[in-house]
Amino acid sequence: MTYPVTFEITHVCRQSGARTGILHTPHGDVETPMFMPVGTQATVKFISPEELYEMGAGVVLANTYHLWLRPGEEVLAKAGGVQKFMNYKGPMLTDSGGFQVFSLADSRRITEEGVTFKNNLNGDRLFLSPEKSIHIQNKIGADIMMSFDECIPYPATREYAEKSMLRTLRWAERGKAANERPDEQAIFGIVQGGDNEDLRHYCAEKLVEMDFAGYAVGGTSVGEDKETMYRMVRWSQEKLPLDKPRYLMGVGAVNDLLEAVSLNIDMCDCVLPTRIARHGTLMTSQGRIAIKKAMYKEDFTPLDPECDCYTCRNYTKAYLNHLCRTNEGFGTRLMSIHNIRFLLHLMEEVRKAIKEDRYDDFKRETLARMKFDERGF
RNA sequence: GCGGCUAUGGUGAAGUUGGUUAACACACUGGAUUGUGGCUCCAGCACUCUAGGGUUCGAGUCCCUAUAGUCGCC
Repeated sequence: MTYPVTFEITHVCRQSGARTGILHTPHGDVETPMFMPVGTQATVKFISPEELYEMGAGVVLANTYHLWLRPGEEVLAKAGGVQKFMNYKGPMLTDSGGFQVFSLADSRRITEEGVTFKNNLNGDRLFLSPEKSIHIQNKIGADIMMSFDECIPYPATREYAEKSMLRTLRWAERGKAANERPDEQAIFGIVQGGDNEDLRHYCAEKLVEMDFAGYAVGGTSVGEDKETMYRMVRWSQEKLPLDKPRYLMGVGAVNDLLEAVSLNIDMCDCVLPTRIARHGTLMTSQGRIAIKKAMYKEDFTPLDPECDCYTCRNYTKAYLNHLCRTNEGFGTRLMSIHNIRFLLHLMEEVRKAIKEDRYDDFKRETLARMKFDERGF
């Protein structure tokens, strides 16, 4: 069937097989591969939605769990949806809340019906099911909704990974049937299965039978090593149709992004750039900069001479060093802007390289040039 | 000039009746950070208690002197 969010492949790199595309959404078209900034509480911390849009952010994430607790889905519905609420002009995507159930709620109980857990703010008993997650996401109103899944830890036994994946599949079906606004909001299914080739294949095949607007790779970035993650991504996408967008959840390190593109991933999101920025770590074309270090105290050069962001165009490392040491909010803001723009720019370069059929070269040269450590930042 | 009080790391300071490894905080120096915990987390950081001397098995803790601050009186 047709969905409100569709995907169009614009070029396949003759050197690498990586692809560029356009994601068509009710809130505009965006080019892929892309990096999506995370704005959990309907804000990418310290950056205005207008600035994000001007920076070329494309899709921005919000989070079902957090918005459900505050301000509540009804407030967002009354506001006319999250985009109107926060004044973001571009497309948005909501994570289903599944991840938060497992990352920050305590004493959870998973049953076939859904998950019972404690509100991390006040201890209230809460219940989230696939239907309820989609219902809330319908109220939030983002262009793309995510299926309610279980993100299992790594490592996990094969038995648990299988049991959980089969349940996630049933939840995907239930969530899909619960969509109250199928003409305005699309759902992406999430491939799980842990570190098991057959389970990843099976999960992907079953999701494809259900026919989603796009597919995500879940259960990664949960503490596994790089090789394991890349393997899980490869297995997950091997059974997916080429003409649907593929979203790798929770990835934002430079080497991971570049590898994901090689594996035909079209979309990635991550809190990494904004989180490390708040703690004074910056990603630059020259590598990583921990701006608090004494060596930057009198460094009156820009953070990244090759960067076109607001921060790099106007301020020096010495100033950022000072703002960071004095714990000034403006510094946090300037550093957040830089790291987000850095990744958006990186993906612009990625798309350019793919279109020029030199992505493998680009990837190799970029990794060598940026000198990040094995973590990729 | 006389009298009182105080002298512990970069800073503010804990240090019981003298008893092994000098509390804590901030700062500083490292490190962490991947479907969001903004102002976070972890680690390191005074071989030494203003300087000399003395008492004692043992002194940051007691005594003397010096020095420096500080308050009060001339």
